[in-house]
Amino acid sequence: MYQHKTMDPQEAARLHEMRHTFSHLLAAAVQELRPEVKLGIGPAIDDGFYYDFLTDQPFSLSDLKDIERRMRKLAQAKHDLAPSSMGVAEAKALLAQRGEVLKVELVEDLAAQGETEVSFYGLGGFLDLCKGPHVANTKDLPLKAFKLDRVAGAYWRGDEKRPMLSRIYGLAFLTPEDLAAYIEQREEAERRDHRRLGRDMDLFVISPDVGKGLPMFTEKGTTIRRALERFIVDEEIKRGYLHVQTPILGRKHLYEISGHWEHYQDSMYPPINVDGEDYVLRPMTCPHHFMLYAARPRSYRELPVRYAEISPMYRKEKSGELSGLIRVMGFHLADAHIFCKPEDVKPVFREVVDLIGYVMETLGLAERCWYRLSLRDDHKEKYIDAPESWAMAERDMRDICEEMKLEAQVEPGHAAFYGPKLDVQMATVGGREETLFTNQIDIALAQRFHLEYIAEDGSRRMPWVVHRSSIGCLERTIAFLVEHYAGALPLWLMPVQVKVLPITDEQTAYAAQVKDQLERLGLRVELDDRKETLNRKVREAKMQKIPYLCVVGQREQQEGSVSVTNRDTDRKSTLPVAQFADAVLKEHVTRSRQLRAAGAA
RNA sequence: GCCCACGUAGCUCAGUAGGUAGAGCACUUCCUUGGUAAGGAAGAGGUUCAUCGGUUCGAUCCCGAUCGUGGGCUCCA
Repeated sequence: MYQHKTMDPQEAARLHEMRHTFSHLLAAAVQELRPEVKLGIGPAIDDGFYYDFLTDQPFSLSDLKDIERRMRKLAQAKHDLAPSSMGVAEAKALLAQRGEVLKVELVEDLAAQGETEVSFYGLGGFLDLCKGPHVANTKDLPLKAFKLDRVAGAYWRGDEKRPMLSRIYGLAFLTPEDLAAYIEQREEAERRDHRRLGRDMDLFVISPDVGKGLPMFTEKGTTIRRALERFIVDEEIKRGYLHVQTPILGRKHLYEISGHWEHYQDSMYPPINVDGEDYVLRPMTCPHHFMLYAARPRSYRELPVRYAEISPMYRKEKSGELSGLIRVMGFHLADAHIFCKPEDVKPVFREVVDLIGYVMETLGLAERCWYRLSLRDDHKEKYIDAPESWAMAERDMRDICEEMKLEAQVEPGHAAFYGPKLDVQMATVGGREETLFTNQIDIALAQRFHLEYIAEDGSRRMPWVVHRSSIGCLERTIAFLVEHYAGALPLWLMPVQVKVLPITDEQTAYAAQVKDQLERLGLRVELDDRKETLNRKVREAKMQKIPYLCVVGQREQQEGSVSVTNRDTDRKSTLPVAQFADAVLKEHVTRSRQLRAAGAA
């Protein structure tokens, strides 16, 4: 979403202070207007600030105007942001006397961390527990560069078991121009949103009658999907993967063995009972692949075994979490499980990282993605209890990141219950971070399924398992591609690659022949022989982001040529049909991201 | 699931201080045979304003519930 101009650290710090002060100003205004409201927390964020309030009557959008007016009035009174500090006991007493129950809790936590003194900032009659820093005086706030933005509910301390607070978000920048630019950028992002483009480009449909979170692909969307599937399946086979097919239902028992039933049940559909046996829609493919592996004895000679599948799977989501193609309940993951000797796990994982690197490069997403190393956190109960294996797997992953020079963000608390993950992250146009691909070292499941192989010395040993997705889940990957390219996908992914536009119906037959010639090569071509003006046909084709437009009139027909317009450069050139066909075909099969077949830059 | 907002023709949106709905684009028909981003004219299109209840002489507009969508929170591929 909003990309900061490169800002020198001083300026960035000043902006941060301002935003933080704005959040105090917001809280002060709110408490003047509604004294019964209690304070949560109010930090600066990427595009401004927010403040959380405890109240029986959550704020609504219509409240923002009054609050904003009060903020401006308060700021114009030129209050100093006066710091002070006091002992923990005194602070608690003061806050308790003001009824600030949430702030009391914060002080107690600080005390538990060993703090003996806490700091406050005043703003007129308003006083807030806060470590600062702030601008010196409210007159230093750029009142024309801020705006209250929206309201939302947010659980106290991010815990859904605790009360829901009412959060007010505000935007704040150094200058009014920055604010306007940000708002403009947000509108531009809306135009790139895959949900909007998906409809405009006729890629997918979500029908309430089919069910929310259950997208359907049109023929055009399916074409994109098929291109991705063919690409990844071919690539995986080249790299030694064995493509298999397993069912989307499985006995509940299977997931009890794997531990998913215990650890992951909230995300699974309730069992379907058939003749007294419980079946579940699979949320993951691992147990199925494990059973394939376990179906016969395995020798160390055949390891690593790499089972891959484009797996349909179903995960139950809370309704508020669904979003277009990015968060759905039914999706298709390019999944694989690699069974290897424990001592081979590093080379195997390196090979996985190499594959996803290649995929990102091919899709043109490499610049937009970053790695996240997802480890355990202190809430150990979420994870399989095997401290030594965890330590080993986490160390292996760190080593690999280092060796392969991946600058991964380390994030405790995001690991799978059975092992650490190396995720590839990307941001939607709306600025929300999502996982595109995920790869895991599994320290637990092989044991639960009693997987083994026979080693050189004849002993039975347990393999390690690497879970990985090469091109992620197709729904989400398509959404990111559409947003990244604003609909103008690389040629090999475009549902319609070439459009032939006859100028008059004299050329319809010739145009059909051109179309045929291109289609015989496996290209996706449409003929627009409607009785419309050329201008109109060109306009519509441009809006559909068709990579190449072939205009054919009398001249082209006579010389057996096409007059081609390049989507990306908007340049035109006239060339023999065969020559154009060869050039496009080459770009298609090489999955080129540049259109060079005609009118190259 | 929770908080806030929204739900009017295929799309983008008007509208009525409550008296049984309108525009542009798309669509259909006719005219135009046009050389690179909207040729012209006419017409049709809403079981009447997501659904179901309630208030009212009367509701698209007020209230409630449900469903769906969007933005947050939590969760997550």
